[in-house]
Amino acid sequence: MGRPPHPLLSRDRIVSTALALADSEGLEAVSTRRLAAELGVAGPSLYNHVGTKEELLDDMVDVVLARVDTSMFDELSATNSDWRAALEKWARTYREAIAAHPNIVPALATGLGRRPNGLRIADAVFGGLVSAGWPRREAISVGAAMRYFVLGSALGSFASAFPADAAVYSNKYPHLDGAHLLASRQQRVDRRAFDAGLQAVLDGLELQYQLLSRG
Amino acid sequence: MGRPPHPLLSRDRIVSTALALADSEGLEAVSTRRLAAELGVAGPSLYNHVGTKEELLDDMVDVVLARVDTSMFDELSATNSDWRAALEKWARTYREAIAAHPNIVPALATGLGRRPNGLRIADAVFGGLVSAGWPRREAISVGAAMRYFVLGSALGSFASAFPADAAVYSNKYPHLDGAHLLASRQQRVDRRAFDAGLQAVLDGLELQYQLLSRG
DNA sequence: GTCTATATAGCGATAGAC
DNA sequence: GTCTATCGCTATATAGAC
Repeated sequence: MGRPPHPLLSRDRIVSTALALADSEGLEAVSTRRLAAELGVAGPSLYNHVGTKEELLDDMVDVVLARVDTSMFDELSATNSDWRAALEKWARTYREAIAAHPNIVPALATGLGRRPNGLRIADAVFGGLVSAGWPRREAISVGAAMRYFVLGSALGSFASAFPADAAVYSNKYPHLDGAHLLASRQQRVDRRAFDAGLQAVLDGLELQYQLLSRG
Repeated sequence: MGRPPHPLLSRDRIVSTALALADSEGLEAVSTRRLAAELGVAGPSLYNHVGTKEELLDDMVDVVLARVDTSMFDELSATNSDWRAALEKWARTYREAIAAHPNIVPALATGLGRRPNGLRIADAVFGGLVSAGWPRREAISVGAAMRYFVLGSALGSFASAFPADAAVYSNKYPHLDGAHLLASRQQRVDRRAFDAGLQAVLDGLELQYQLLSRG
């Protein structure tokens, strides 16, 4: 066919189509050929816009992370130092951003810091905590610990922690029973665990902050 | 060649060789052909012992999780109710088990509950917490929250959160600088963040426990 | 510089012979 | 329970049309 009068593809269109495809049919449906078909184009054409498939996956993750709001950290200062409220709000938008695209969770496991929005988020959280009075050294740990928790909860929640068939467990695991593990209940359990865990982390951080202020 | 006098393969040998291969050359080196070569055997022979490659990956994860000690939960009771010490010890052995095989982290992202040791661990934690006095409903959340944190820290720590080239960040991220992000420092930062975050979570859980005891 | 066509090497997995 | 042969698939390199 040769060069079309106007480009058929762009990196943005490729990435957003890939994300839509992952959302509707799962991450394993995103092969170069399948994606190209979705875009009305032959497979290798994608490589004019994207270097490798890994790069494409990174971009997909970055699009998801772009929805993570960090504006609450910009407003922190010596006079408005409610870092706890900011962290809580941030954790929830982070979780929601992932929940909107549960199928990409496996791709989150790799290279969060490889794309701009991972760094944008780390920068904003760190800057906000420091503005609110956290020592720089501790602020790094706090940001990382929060990220650990949110990321881990996304993994545990959206990557189907337990199989639907509760019969598997009978007798083998004395403390667990089907009610705990049914997939239909799992979502409620995850929501509760996230809320309770988030409060625990924030409570614990508040305690550390108070100890630091006195030390 | 036909059937050999004694079986050349076993599921255990396949899985442990696969894990060793992942450890030394990365998870992507574990292809059926490469693994078979390592075992001195032709590719398809593996399928006499393992159903699919996904099953093999699950087994590899399970071998790693088998090293997670949960005996501290067995000793909890109404008279010995130091659940905090048990959770802390458990979190550390969990992290160490993963740290011993950092290359399998991406496989952790999927189906922790699909293999016996994931369930064994969940069962032990839940049982221990209940023995130590946690209400059953809250014990589930506590166990899940801890798992979130440990899993998330494994992801953040061992799946290379930031690239080694600090020059990338200059000017773009006002609060971050190279010192924060250099790969060589990252390990220390992760260790600190894990320790600090773990104490925060445990402090927060202690507070929740005290509130429950009075309510 | 953006597409198509063609080709390569490797993948997971199956069938059937011994 | 292993082999060989093979299938359909993958990511990707390269060449050439426009």
